Amino acid sequence: MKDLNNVRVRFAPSPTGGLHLGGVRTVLYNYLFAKKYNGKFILRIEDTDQSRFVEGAEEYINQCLSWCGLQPDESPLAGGEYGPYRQSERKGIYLNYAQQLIDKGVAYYAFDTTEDLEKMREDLKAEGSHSLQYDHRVRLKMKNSLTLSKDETSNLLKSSTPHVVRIKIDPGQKIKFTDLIRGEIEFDTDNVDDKVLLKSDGMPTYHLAVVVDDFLMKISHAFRGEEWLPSAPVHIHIWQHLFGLDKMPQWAHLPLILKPDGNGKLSKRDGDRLGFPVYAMNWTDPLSGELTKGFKESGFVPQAFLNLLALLGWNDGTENEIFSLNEMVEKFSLDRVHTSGAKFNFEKAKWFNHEWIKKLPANEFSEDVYKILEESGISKIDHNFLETIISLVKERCTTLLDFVEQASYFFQSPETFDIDAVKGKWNLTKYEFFKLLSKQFENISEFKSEIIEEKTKQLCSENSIKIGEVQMLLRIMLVGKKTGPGVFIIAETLGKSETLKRIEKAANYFNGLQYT
RNA sequence: GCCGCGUUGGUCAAGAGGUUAAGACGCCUCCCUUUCACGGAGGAAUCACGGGUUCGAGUCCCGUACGUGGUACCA
Repeated sequence: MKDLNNVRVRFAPSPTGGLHLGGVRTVLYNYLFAKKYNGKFILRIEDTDQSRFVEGAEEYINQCLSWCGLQPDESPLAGGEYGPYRQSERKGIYLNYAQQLIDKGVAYYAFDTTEDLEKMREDLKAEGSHSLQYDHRVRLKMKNSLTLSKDETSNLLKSSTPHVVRIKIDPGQKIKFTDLIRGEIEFDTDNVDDKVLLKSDGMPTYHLAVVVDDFLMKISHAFRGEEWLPSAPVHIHIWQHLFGLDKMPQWAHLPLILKPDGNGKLSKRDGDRLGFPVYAMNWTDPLSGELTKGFKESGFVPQAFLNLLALLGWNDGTENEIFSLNEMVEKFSLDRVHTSGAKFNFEKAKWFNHEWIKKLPANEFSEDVYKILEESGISKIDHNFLETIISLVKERCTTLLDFVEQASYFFQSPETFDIDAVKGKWNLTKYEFFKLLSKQFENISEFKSEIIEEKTKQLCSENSIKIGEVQMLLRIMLVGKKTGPGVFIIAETLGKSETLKRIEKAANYFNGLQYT
């Protein structure tokens, strides 16, 4: 392992839309690694493809990281001594390094048009070739500085003929490296193609930019998804010729997060199709206006979101599955990150959220619940009262959205009653009983659950009525349905006058039904 | 097609040659509770296949199958 005293890692997203949960996991692993070794976590925006620019996407990424509590130490927003942190603002830098590679004979100009490339692939296909790549097999048949004379090349360049710069990878060599997660990995350069380094618009491709910026930003460890593994030999080759392999960060290719059912990488489409979020936060596409759901808006707490992501590909080797961010920083280690992809399981994700809602004190998320209740039409909520309610019902809530169902009866008298639960239990005797019970309640000076319960039980035994039936009826009166914490606690929380009001209202309603 | 990576219950997974192959989610049964949850006790369910190596293989090697990623002037 490299020097762990100067750990610098980066998350390098392309701002083209919503932030996928796999992206957040990459952020998380970066963050955990950086914090574990007192290093720096950097956010670098890889916006080299101008055709894919999406309004608001970068700002959205910032918001997601902020919600998750994974703040970068250096970023376009926070600044830092290795800026700018937006690749579009570093355009000039790459040109220079591309030139160096050309001068060393490791890269070359290519003037092929899109049509030329299409024709090349068609020809290769017709020949029955295994490979349709622009590589050592075909480059000498193409229009580039290897096939043209020096003069021809410089004339084309002088006349501003559209061109790209390609890396030149010769066959017959092995490119090896040690992946921190997978161990030794070897590629044969026979199968590696001459990737474009500099596009015709002067912007670098990922392949050049990632190497140059990782070097200039002194990145020590580079984490990225497994989908990058096949292009690793290109990057290593560039490293070798530009900066030297000893300066290269150590690579760690993270396993993919897969669809729960069929095959393939988890995509936002799968979320839409199967009814769960894939993005961290809601994302609205500025062009189509299409909204894609996020974990935040689906009622997840960030602690749970991070926790479930961390466990999708890592565990600490014990039976513990619940980790706070600090605990993860402490326990995280790359050699316990898995090599194989994991199918995403939303049921388990919800379990993590439920665990965290139970674990967290009410004030940690009461503001979010406040807003959710407000949106459901319950307004002017007292904050202290809300926290009491949250503590009372949170073990029944899998997501923050469930608080609407589980808590609203504390704020508004039930409009409907579970008739089936009352059926067969309500009659004239019960009606009389509840009249008596209300009188008893009236006389309680301190309206506490123990006292309410005691009085109720006492009255039950005096009238030879089963306490259970009364509890059920009282619950329906106060709540409207068969749910919630202990009924006497509900009464206490509601307060005496509200309790009495609800009893009276419900009793009258029950009387109106034919089975009185 | 070619190249890379992977493969322990339905899912997440522990396991680093000798285990009755942990645990979690989900599912089922029961207890608690005249509610819903929480909690508790049980249950069903797994080493892709074939060859080696070895006294012994889920663990090491090879092959096959399957999965997955890449194969763009996208990242």
